[in-house]
Amino acid sequence: MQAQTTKIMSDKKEDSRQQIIDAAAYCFMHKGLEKATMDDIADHLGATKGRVYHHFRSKNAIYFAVHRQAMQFCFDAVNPILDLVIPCDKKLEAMAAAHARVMMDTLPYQRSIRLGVEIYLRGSTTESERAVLTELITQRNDYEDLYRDVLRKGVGKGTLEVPSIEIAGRVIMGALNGLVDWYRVRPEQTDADRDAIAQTLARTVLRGMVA
Amino acid sequence: MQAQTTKIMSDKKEDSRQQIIDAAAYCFMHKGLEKATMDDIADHLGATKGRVYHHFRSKNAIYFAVHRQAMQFCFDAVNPILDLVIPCDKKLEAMAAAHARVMMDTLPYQRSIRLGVEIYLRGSTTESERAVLTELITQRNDYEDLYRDVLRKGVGKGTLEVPSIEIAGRVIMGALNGLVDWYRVRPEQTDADRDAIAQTLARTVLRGMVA
DNA sequence: GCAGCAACATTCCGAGTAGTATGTTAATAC
DNA sequence: GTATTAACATACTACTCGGAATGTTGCTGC
Repeated sequence: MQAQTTKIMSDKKEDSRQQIIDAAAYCFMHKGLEKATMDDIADHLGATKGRVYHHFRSKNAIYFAVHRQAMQFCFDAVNPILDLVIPCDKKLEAMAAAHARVMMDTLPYQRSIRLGVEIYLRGSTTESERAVLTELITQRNDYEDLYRDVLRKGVGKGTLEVPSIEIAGRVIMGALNGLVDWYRVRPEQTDADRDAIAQTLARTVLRGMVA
Repeated sequence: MQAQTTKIMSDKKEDSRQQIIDAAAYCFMHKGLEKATMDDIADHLGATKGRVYHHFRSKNAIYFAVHRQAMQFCFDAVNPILDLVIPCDKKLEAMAAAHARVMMDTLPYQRSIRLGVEIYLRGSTTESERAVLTELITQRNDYEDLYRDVLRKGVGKGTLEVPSIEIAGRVIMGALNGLVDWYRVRPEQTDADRDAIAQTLARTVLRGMVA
């Protein structure tokens, strides 16, 4: 029973941690990274700072957790598509649509991380914090490389055609990530509606890149 | 001589004001809206807070000035193109390239305003501040409408073709504005280099929208 | 040559906030 | 049943930073 009990406890702990991350992402999105206070996050949980600081060393640590999770959401969304055996142009469009969907579905997370990294890097963060940040940036680069790789392969195969892989990659990510700036969750919107937006968005961006 | 003297003084005053706005944009870009303090801005000018508060009522007022100027840069860049009598697809591409150029040339300003507006709106700003903010948002919408209008006209004329004007507009602005996230000023870069980037960017985005 | 103002610099204060130190309680281990 | 610890709550502190109040200086109009 030892292992079982430990596992349950660990689950409960992870669950509490996750709730905090969720609340933090919500507060970051609505009040901004700086203006959202630790008390705001705690209040949103119906708790106090004590709970938050029991699970996280600092406010920065929470931001890192939000950032890491945001990246994980992205990877989880596109990874299954990477394995599909389809032409590069179709694959890229599917990836783009999936990314757009993730932007909508995990909006608080994705909004929180925009423009946060570079600013945090400049700040007087500790050495260990810098390590986490560079790791997160590396993850972001790896993620964007997934798109550039398919792009490159498509150009090689002749199914795609762009003046510059580098710039085309920036265009894709810019157009898709821009979603967090204008998309607003509307209750009357169905799942299919969101899919339609994601599809149209992906198609519009990539139409100019098919050979 | 009265008028002459007054004009010179007014110029000097405006110049000092402009220096402050410039320093603020620089600090906002490098440290973030919140982390950049009034002392930071003053230090960057080799001055003290006294000078800053002599010209601006509050930190928010400075942000508004930066924002307003950023928008003005954009309008000034595309306005001359609007009058040209060329096909809509060509016009849209020229506008997009000009916008990209402005993003590069006024990077501190453009970076400062990203994600700033919505957050400031939520905050407990005064009634008069809210008025300025809504005005700035209106300006931003008007600016983006310039693109949507040409887009719509081009679709009507048959030179352009998109599934959705709304989403196509978002794609364009997202891809172009994304520049501030990845573009870094490099000294060895010539004016022509920057133009090439802007041109390639504009062409890549819009290639999928020409009929 | 002096009153007055513009353009700052200097000094100070209070509000807000990250982080800490110290309870408190309930579950678990033994 | 009792020692221990996890999981919080409560109370407090140290410090930052926006903004105001006040001081200083140089120019300018008369």
